[in-house]
Amino acid sequence: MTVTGTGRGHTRDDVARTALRILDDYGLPDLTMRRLAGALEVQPSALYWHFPNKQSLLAELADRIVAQAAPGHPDSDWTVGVRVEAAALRDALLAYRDGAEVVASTLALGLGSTLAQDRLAAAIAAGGFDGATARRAAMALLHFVLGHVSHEQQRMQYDSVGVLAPDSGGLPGGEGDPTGEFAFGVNLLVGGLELSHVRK
Amino acid sequence: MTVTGTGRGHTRDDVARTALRILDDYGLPDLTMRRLAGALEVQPSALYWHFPNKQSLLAELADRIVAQAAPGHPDSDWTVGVRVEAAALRDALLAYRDGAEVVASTLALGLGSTLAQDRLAAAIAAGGFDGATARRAAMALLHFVLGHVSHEQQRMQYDSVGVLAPDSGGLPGGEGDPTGEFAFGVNLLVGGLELSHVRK
DNA sequence: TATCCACTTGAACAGCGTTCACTAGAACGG
DNA sequence: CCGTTCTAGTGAACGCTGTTCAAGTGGATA
Repeated sequence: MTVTGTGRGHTRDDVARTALRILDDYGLPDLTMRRLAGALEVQPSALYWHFPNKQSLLAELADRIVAQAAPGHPDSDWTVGVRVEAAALRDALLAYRDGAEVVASTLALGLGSTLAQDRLAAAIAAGGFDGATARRAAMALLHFVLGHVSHEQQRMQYDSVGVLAPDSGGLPGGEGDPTGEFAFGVNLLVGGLELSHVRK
Repeated sequence: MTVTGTGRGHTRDDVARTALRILDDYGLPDLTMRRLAGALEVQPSALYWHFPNKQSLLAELADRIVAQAAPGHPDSDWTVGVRVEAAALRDALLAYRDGAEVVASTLALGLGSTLAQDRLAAAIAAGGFDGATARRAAMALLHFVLGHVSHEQQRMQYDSVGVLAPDSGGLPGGEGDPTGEFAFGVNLLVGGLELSHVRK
């Protein structure tokens, strides 16, 4: 009922794509199995043929989000390579509403691919660091990126509705240049790496 | 249990303390309003006299957890001050099961006090940085700390049950020294700060 | 024609946060 | 001593969540 027209049955890919659309349109809290099922014109239970549970679905979404990251890599210096990779990751997270939170929660649960970590680690390793150091630094950088962008996205949707004070520079904090603050944090970590290079 | 006898009626403090105990004993997913009410031998609706909703309760818990952080501060150098402050924060988060996640989610929602950020910023400002820089660096550090400890705690409870491979050093990654990895990340950020000091 | 498989139905289960009208008991002021 | 006020709680409900399960459909395959 209700329709029906074309080729019966959805694929796992359909489900993921629709979920991503709902995520972007309504945000993570509104991405429920029932809502997703409704968008696909299907009973909620049908989703469990494609994914064993909601966490797996979210892990798939996280993977798709980070896979979108596309840095242009005319890398002269390894430090710019790291900065570019970090910026590309940030852009990928920003491309979907609540993207950072989806990826962060998936990472926290140990699900999903390690693509983000691997890319960052590779960019760092290009500076001549040993594997363990590169991995640790990549992890630190990833934690910063996810925390920063989560915060950033939270403020975005808060501003879009809360609209308490549109004044810029009102707070005694200098909040208000996300890109600049992000670059600052990345530079801190890259600087620390450079320093550890010299010292050893 | 635990008693009934005395003066009828719980205080907001009672509720928070009991919630903290449940958090530590059973973890964040099992900290439900119904369970908390049960532990207090009270109907769930009674909790809404003390807190307007669950998020406020969690914010209160987050505040109590970070307030516990007690760094010894024989600060010779500002860099050790920052390291000590960060380590104290980590210890405070580790003191309760899922402590980092509680604090992180509260921070992400913009609730709770800014004590953690303020303490880190103060420790950094002792190095002679301007307020805006100190605040940005503190935020970056805080994001790292929360991400790292969340991950750390996730692994703790995974190891306590999952027990797949107790081999140490099996992975080609050098995972397995949380304190060392934490210090590494903090040092990276402190190093970056030192560098920015010199450059300017 | 019969079988298999991809995919879905419909109904239910158990649990969640939250709301609401009502109430018991202590404290306080006149 | 009485009446009001404040604190803390009751008990039932609402609407929502993720998830399970036996059963069913229709197209491709053998």
